[in-house]
Amino acid sequence: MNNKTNAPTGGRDYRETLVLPKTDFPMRAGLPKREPEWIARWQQLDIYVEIRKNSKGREKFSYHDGPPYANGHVHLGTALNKILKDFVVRSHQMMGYDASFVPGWDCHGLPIEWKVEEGYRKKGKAKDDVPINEFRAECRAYAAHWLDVQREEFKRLGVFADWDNPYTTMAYSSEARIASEFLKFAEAGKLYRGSKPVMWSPVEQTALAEAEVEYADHVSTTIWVRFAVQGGVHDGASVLIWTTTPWTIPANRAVSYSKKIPYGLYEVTAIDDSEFTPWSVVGEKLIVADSLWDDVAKTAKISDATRLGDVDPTGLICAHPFTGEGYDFDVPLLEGDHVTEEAGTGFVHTAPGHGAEDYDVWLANGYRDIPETVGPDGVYYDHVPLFAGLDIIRTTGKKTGQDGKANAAVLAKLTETGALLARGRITHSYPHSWRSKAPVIFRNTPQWFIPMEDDKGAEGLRGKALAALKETEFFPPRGANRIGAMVADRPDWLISRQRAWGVPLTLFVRQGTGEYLQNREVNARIIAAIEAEGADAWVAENAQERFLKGLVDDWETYEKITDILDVWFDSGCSHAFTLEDREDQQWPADVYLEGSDQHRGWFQSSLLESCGTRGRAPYNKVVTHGFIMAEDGRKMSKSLGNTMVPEDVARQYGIEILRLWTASSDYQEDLRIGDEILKTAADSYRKIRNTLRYLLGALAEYEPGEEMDVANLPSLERLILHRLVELDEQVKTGYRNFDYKGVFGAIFTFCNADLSQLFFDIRKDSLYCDPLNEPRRKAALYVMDKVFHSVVRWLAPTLPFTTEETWLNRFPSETDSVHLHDFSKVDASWSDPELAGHWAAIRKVRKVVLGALEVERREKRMGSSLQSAPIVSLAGADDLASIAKMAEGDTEQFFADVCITSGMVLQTGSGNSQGFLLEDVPGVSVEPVMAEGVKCARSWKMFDPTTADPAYPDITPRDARAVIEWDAANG
RNA sequence: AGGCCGGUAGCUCAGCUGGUUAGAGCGCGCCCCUGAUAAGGGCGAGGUCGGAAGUUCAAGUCUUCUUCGGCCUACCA
Repeated sequence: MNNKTNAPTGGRDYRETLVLPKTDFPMRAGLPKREPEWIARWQQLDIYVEIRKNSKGREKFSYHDGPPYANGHVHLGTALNKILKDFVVRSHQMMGYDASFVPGWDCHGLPIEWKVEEGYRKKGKAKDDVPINEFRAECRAYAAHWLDVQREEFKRLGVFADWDNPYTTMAYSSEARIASEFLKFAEAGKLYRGSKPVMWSPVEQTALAEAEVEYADHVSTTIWVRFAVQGGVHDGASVLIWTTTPWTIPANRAVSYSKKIPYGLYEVTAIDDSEFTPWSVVGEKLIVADSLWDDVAKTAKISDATRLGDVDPTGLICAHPFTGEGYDFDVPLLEGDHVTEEAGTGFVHTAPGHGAEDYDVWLANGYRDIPETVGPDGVYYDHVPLFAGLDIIRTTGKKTGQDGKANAAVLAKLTETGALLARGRITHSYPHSWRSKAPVIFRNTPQWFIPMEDDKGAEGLRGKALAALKETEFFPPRGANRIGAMVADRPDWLISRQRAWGVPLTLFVRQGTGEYLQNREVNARIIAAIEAEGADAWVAENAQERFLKGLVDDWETYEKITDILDVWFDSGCSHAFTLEDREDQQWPADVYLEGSDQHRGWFQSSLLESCGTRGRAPYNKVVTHGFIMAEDGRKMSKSLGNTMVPEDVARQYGIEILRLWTASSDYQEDLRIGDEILKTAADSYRKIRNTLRYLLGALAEYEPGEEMDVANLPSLERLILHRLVELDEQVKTGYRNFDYKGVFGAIFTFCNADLSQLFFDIRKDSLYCDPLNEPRRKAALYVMDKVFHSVVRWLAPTLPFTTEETWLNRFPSETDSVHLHDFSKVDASWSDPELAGHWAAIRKVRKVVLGALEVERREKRMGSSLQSAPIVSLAGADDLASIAKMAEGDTEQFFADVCITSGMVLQTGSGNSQGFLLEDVPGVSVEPVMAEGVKCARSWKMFDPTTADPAYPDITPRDARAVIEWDAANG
């Protein structure tokens, strides 16, 4: 070891004469505690409003917030969503736009109804006993409560938005606008009434959602029924179906089959008559799936049969079992994916009014009319032949929920006509109403639809929507595919719901005809009333008289529709009542950003609504993010015990870590999160924080003066400025393309590779030891100041807390904020690719030098690199030329500084056999020679003592100048 | 079950239209520094690119199959 210095024993301690980093910016952030303080400060500054004021006159960047549902706490998924939106808005704001963020909430809908109803049930009250507008008022209060909760939780995420003036779908103005958007469809005639089977409880006479039913065992009567084939080669044979709901036979209109199932034609040759007389007869021909024949035969007591051949059911036409008695229509065979070989006969009895799949198959084959057979009370309508007035399920009395008269009557009739092959009973899981516990039925109910197509083909809504998607840019691009396929395939838009909490379909229908009133004056009245009183104005008792009387002569012949709009229609109108109706907004939006599930949701409903009313999408770009999963890559769920909530993260790590994690992850895929992952993010955070801290420490007493002539700066400083230009491009492109990990990665790499490892490390000597006004030192500080402004502001959209702390640490102020500034201007003329090329060569050679020194360390021959003065042999001329070109003054001295050694010998040639080589850096050989001379007591560099200032024999002449300067200043 | 998508080192990510020994940062191990110090610098160990088959002179990159996972297919939002 060579540690002797030139200092006499007891020599001066020069430490105080150094300019060491000076900052009170703590290394540890204490985020969980500090973050709420920053939020309080921003609130006090009213910073969102302040930013808006400062942005007057700028070009608007139109971001439109997708509304979360006002129910429950914010979870990590919602947090990710809002944080990404915050990135979008903040980055565009700082790129020079006026980027507002109007947060929204979706307030209507079933889940809120449930919760309110649940409250009733706890108090022993029934929903039906409460006047509807009273019930709606409670829903409104419930939504308002959760909106407040979520608003506070969102604020805690550091999101800047107009929290005091959000949009909500339940605001009167929104409800009025939703109704008026709906009426646009009505006025244009782009609305029709159809019907669709839904789960229906005859006891409560109401539609039920999946979540409102509970499954319980139920004993059903099962029947095997023959459908006689009409004409063709199989005339006289029967297609056999099986069903657990005999009462749906009167509604039968088709039989479904599958192309994947092999069917056979069987002739019964013997029957088993041991117990009672079966309904099967010898000689009859049955068409059944081959795989199920044995089961069928057993059930029907068929002891022997002959398979006559294959059957392709395509195109077969059957007769209804009750043909000749009011059921005189063809029953076609239809192909359907839902048909399986799991149970039954391989054929599915299809009643389009009583099953979702039945309905789909029926429509898919071009049929439009859905027979209506059962009324709201679960009783056959009067027009149903043979069975009018019979009930499916008993709705009153002790036997409520048990079979009514329908099943038995149908069974009897099937027996009478000879269509019944067999019957049985089955216990299976069946949906029941969670209120009455009675079984529910599928029943088609009148519904309102917006058609996807009209007579004019491409002019239809589907055509417009598909065309609009072509004009939309998707991030990631695959989103276009996904929503495109959905729009291309989707059925007509069903917009009516038999619910209470929502915006009503403000439609009057002429009794008995289904024809709806199209009257602009009436509509204007309705909209004005909702604007003033909310949608309750429609729901109230007197609506019909109030809106029609005086404008429509025969107003009493119209009835009010009591359905509400699908909540997707509500949020699909948000562009109208937010982007169009608010002063601070602009239609269309530049960006919509939501989870990928919204391809079917908000992206689509907004698209359809806007295309239907305005002919184009309400957005130019659509950004989607994936879903949050637990660390093991599985969905978070309470049952798996792998959940994590934003509050946990805020308390343990700080929201800033969650934001950094968001910025460094590929949010377009599904994201994993957990403690290990957040720890990684926390490590990255520390690295960034220390870089900022070092800048603050170095710049503590730096007063930005006049601009320097960049051409005269040392090449290292010019390299860093060049990198700033590169970064500027990367960062802005990244922010424009919503590529946050690209932005963060670039900045992070810059902090590590360019600043910490190179710039700061090399310039430490100059910053600490040079006389204050040494040009080299001033140049370094000048560039560090530029770096500070660039990096801090580039990071501001992602790390708003830490950048604010950094900013105010350097520029203390009661009113300023980094978030009131734009990205720092980077001078494009700093770009110097040629210089960067030379520096790439220098760094390559440097790497070999560092490698050589490492060997010495390992051998304990050396500690600090300043103890060495290596001999570097360069085989090629290019590397040496690069070093010489980048050097200011002495080339060897320059390269010694770069390698942080006390001396350096540069020579051409391949060096001697002792030289250290790196495989991937050919032509560079390094001899790690120890430096001569003595160790400077101040800068710790080895130097030739004969060159020392006699007054300061123990330090280098440069250090002597600095000490003289310091002594003069500090007496 | 169908539609769409994904699986590259312990972690987060690069790897463009197929082309030299698959990269970076963090973490980990070791070393140095002790004037960024619960910091800074350096070196190093980690990957059969989910698995299988195929196309090709050549595949992480193309095709097929398979496995695991996610979203969607609700009068849920």
